[in-house]
Amino acid sequence: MARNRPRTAAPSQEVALIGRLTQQRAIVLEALMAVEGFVGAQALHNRLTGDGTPVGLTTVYRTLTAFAEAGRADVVRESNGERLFRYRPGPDHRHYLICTGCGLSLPVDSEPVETWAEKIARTSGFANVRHTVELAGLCPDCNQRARGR
Amino acid sequence: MARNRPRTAAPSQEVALIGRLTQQRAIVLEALMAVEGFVGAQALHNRLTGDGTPVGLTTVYRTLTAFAEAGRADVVRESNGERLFRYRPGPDHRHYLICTGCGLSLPVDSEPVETWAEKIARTSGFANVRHTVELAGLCPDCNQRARGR
DNA sequence: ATTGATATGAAAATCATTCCCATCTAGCTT
DNA sequence: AAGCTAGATGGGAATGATTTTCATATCAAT
Repeated sequence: MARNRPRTAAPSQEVALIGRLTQQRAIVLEALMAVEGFVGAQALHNRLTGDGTPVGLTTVYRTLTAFAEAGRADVVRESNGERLFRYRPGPDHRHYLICTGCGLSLPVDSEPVETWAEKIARTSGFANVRHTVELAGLCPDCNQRARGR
Repeated sequence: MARNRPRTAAPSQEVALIGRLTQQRAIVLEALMAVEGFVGAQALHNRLTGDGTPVGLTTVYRTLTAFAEAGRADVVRESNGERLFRYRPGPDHRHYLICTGCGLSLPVDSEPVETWAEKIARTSGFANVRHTVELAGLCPDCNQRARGR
């Protein structure tokens, strides 16, 4: 058991990018890929524990962090300081519009921002300029729900 | 003692924006205004304590948070999750290029981003869209210093 | 001066995240 | 197939920023 072909992609291949292929990493990865929007490490850990697939919280953190560093996950920061992760199939740099209600994320065309950031980087004299762009709001559904009370 | 006229502006007037005018708030505010770039609450607290103007850490946090909420301070998030504050004289929405070495902040022309963000907000169907844009890098000075080792 | 709403601050509580370290295991090597 | 070891795991303790608690102090209106 445990050789069913995954529906979306092969976690094993992805895991290989960050080191040794272990069961835990595959589990965390699969869970991350199954999530629609952004998730926190703790939430993911809870989900796994609830699903009867216990993985250490530490491992979840390590795996997610490693994946983000490998450029296979996007990271954003909640207003409370929590880090949220999202699996990124492609290697391209992207920005999202995130729903603060449900975590749903919508990739947005960030080309204008990229060029703008590059220009700033070039003209400022600063070295190693990186940028963070986050758009957040209430998606139509959550907005509806919020208005209904 | 403690009735010297501040060099830059009148903290008292600013403080009035967030509630009662107290000595502590004036002190925190004055300290914040005296700082060039962004500062963390703890750093500001240390500075004050060192200066022989002890103010409770709690109060520093409360004051800075209140000020940020009142729109008189900008807030950014460090990679470690720490919040950094910066006094903002005007009420206008601004974005900065921040030096990760020394905290120096350079206001940048963010007009392109604003229009971009507005467009996204309009076309997405999301409500209450807000955006966070952070540019960070090493300022020429810090870069020099970093290279010299 | 009296007074009641606010503000203060030391210590304790939270909370996400990281560290420690004894124990396991993937993936060779023999 | 058994042995080996660098790399991985995970429970619990540690960290570090921020918040809460609550008894005390202070503003500012009366």
